[in-house]
Amino acid sequence: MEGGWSWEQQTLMSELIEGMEFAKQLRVHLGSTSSVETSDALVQRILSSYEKALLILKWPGSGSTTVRAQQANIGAAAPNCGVPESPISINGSPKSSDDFDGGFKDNLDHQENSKKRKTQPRWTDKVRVSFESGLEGPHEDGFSWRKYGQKDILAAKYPRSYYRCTYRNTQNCWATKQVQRSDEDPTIFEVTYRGTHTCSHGQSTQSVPQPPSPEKQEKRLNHHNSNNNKNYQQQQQQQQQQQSQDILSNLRKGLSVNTNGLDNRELEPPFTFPSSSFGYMRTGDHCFPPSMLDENTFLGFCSTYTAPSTPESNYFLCQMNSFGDAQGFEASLPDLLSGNNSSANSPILNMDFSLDPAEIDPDFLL
DNA sequence: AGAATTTGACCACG
DNA sequence: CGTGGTCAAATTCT
Repeated sequence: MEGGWSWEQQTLMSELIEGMEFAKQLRVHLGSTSSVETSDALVQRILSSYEKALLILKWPGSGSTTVRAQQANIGAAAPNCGVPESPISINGSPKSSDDFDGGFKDNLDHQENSKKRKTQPRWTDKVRVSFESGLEGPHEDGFSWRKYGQKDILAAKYPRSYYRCTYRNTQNCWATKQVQRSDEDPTIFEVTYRGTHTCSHGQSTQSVPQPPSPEKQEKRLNHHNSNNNKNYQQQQQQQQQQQSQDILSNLRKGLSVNTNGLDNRELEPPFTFPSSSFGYMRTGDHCFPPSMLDENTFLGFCSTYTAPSTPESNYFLCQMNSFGDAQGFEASLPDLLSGNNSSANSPILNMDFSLDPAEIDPDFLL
């Protein structure tokens, strides 16, 4: 299947093919009576594919074995990863691009017990959380995380939470993530991932992890605020807690969420609706207001945790959820290849130019 | 009782 | 030296 292509080439081609495919779908949808959310989702997916492709072209260490190994791990060998596998910040968040370069070679450093992790490959996702739909806090990303710290950040209203993989010790998995609520929009959580999962507890083989439930988190925060911002945070959190609880109770009554498609191992009542409440924003400039997100569709994509080869809508949304997820990736690639091989093939592979992701205007793709 | 979280302290980096 | 990231003991949860 690979014909000796490098990982970059394969991924690049796949991304471009995907982008093309989604563009076609979008065209069809736009031509018909499509729903707004479908169109938006398609656009989002297209953008993502192209951005990834472009970033791959820009990949600084594409000649390095170390990097390649890491990439392989990221893009192909970790099909279960619910985290965005790419160490590239696809959303163009400044914080992720700056220390991206020196990242991989430091990957081992942190395993040698530095109290402050050196620069690591990291990338940020933004997760919109809607109180109207009930979920709060870090979304399900398919992995088990253990919180190991929380810190008030100077310029931020909200503290930053630090999570590491639950299986750090048992499986030597050094993936971590940071979750920070956006100042400007408290319904948005910026999730910064660092390192890739080496554990075998990806989303498809492992029960959906359970980040602290919204209520729990808020309660705890109220009890244990540290240092500055205390009053502000308490106000905010109490407010939010109130909102959440109202909504939650409504949801419990009326929203008996479709957990049949989900792994419903251990899902606690307040968390039986993980899919319906957040928009997943992968590019900094594109977001889906929750109102535009169809609840049922999200339920569908949530279920694709365990059903990668679902009908197209689900597949698509699965991709949205697990950015760069090799599940949907792999499922779709053969089809795409079989049908559209010729048009997406050659020119790209010979490209030899440099593109700075920062130069990519997200709008130019539109 | 074991697992997970909280939180103050420690430490590296800029 | 200030800030952010991590550690680890204490605490809370399941």
